[in-house]
Amino acid sequence: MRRILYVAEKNDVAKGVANILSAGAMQRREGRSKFNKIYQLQGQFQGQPALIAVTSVSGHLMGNDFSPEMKRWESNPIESCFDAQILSTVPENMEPIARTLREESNKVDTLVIWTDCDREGENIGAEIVKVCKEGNRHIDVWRAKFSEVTSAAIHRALQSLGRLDQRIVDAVDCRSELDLRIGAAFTRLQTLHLQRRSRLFAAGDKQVVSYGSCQFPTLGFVVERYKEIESFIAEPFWKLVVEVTREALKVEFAWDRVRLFDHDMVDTLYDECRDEGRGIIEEVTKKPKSRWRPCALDTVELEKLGVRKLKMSAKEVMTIAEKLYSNGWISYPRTETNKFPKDFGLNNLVALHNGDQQWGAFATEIGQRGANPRNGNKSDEAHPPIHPLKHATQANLQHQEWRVYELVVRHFLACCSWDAKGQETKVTLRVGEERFVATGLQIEDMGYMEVYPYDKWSDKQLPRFTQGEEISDFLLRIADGETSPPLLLNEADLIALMDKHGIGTDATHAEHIEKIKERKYVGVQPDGRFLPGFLGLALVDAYDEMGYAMSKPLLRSDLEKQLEAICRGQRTKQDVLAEQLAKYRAIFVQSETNQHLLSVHLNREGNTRMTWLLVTGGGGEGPRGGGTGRGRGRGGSVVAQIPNHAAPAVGATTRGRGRGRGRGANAVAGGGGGDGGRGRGRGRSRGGAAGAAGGGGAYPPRAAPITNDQKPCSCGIGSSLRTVQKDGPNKGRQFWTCSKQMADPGKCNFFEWAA
DNA sequence: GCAAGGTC
Repeated sequence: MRRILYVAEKNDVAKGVANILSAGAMQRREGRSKFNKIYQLQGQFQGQPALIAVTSVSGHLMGNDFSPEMKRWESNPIESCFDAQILSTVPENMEPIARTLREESNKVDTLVIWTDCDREGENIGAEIVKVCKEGNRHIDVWRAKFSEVTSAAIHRALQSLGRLDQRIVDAVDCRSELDLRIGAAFTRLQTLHLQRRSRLFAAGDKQVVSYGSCQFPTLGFVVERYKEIESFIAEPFWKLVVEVTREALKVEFAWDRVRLFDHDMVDTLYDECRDEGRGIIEEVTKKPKSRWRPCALDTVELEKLGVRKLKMSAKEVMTIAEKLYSNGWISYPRTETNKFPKDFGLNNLVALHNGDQQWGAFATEIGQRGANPRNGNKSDEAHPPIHPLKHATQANLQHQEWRVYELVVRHFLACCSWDAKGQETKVTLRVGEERFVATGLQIEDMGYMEVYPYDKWSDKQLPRFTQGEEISDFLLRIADGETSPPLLLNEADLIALMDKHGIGTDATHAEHIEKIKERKYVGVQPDGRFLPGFLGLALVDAYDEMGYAMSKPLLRSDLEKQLEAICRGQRTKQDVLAEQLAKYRAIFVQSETNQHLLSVHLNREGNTRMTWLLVTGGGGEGPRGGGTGRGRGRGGSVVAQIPNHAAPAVGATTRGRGRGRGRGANAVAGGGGGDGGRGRGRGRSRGGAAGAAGGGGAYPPRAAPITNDQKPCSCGIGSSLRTVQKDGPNKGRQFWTCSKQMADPGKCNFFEWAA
């Protein structure tokens, strides 16, 4: 009888494939690796009876690294990272798996690769082939293509076996080699330079200042948002608000112009409305509104929900999800797929929950109506959306595990159910030429929200109004506010940005975020938002100043395009490798010449009190003060945060009072305090203490020990005093900026309002 | 002591 070896990317898939092909009658054998079993079965292969062994690897079987003599940083020119030999070897922890493969290959004449059908899977397949050929040089290799471990998909794959696609294998090799060479070169450059040249590194400090094609853009997003906030210029706005009280309900009508930035204009319109004295209900409309149930769950969405709704870190969510997966509670949590295949058997999966105390009744109702999933349009052709596999109760799981499991179940049931439905009432009031609108909502069917507490949709009562009704007892006032800067990024925002720009994969974004925290490029505020640290800012600024977009997502997404071209056969691996290496080598050589900018920026970013973020620090991670204080000290009454898109003003002021724009005092140090706080925060800290003090571990503010008559800019050239010329609320104000000409590409971003 | 990608 023919003997065949099947190898999957992970044990779970090997088991699934064997199970399907043997109708549950396979035998399990131990291999050399205790995590990767061998499943033995009798079946058919290409029309002949065959003895089939199904086993697996655990992801990549081989790793790339430089040869041992390159390990000594000091004794090799850093530039040699660009052309030194790279060895591809089976690391020690994978050796047991490799032994199994060699031994099993020796017993068979044919190998079928059952790795995931994505780029990495193809490459892992090639690694498996390499190792298997060590055991059997003549082994015949086939590739199975399947998108899920179901009977239909597995049998289809067997009917249409192909060969490994060398182009895809090449693309991954190319990516891997570039990441290593470029990562190592810049990491060594930065680390050695800063260890030698920055007083912010204590003697003997071994902190690594790494560069990576994913970690840098991730850092870049954090810094970019921080700078957006820093350079944000608030503009005051005004708007008219009408209040009507009916049936003991106070209704606020919002202006259809939303808001205006011209006070005089609002004054004029206010006068016109006041003189009109009465309004008329111009229109009352009712229309059905629905809130869509959530889409089938992919990894990015799970991470975002975990961060936003469960207040966990993405890393934590994924660790727990993996544990739930390996214990059989939920399906594979790393997937880019957000649509269920047609014949997925959703009703059975839903029915598992019919007996649950909390959501059993809802599951039963889905069963009666028939599961009707809301699908997205993404598929990785490898895994289905994340869904529960077994029913669990709170007693089966630990606290955090339960919360993630519950989220997965509720999301799944919600996805399979139906939309929430309601009626929206919209009342339009006209006063003179101005129109105001009030809306109300009656929920008629909570739909998926019955089982999904993570979404809120609440009734908003409106008293009855009839078309043509005259309203004379209304209150008219002017509300004011200020546009406000965006918030710092939280982890969910960051993951969304990474996903959008193709930085990392669903399996790795959480790791890249951990990395930039570990490297002390960024810190986390108590509210979970990311603030760049001095080191992170210095790195971004230094490369920006050199003119290299190292922290921008473009370099990485460009590489991604090249890799796709390799997969399509439009370019060769050698071609892309040579081109990319030449490009980065040129940047590297320039950076070596300009490396002083790294320490210049870093030393400017901090004074000696600020080293904690770089080294070991003052305990705990706290926010850095300065620049992001969001308290608003203003003349007149206080208006709470008004988002850019103009929510109704809270505690709005009445007309005619003076509007002080009292900016707060200078930045005040957070918990760390001390003389670190003596300068002005470079940002526009307004009103009171800047930043949320994080206790003893608060970030010190970025103190700029400078006086008004001599402010160095970020590039050290010195700044000059200029006046805003552009029409707008800030026309005529003076500010400090880099002395270079506007058109000079080397001009830095330094900006500060003059006192 | 460097990367990013798999997965346990």
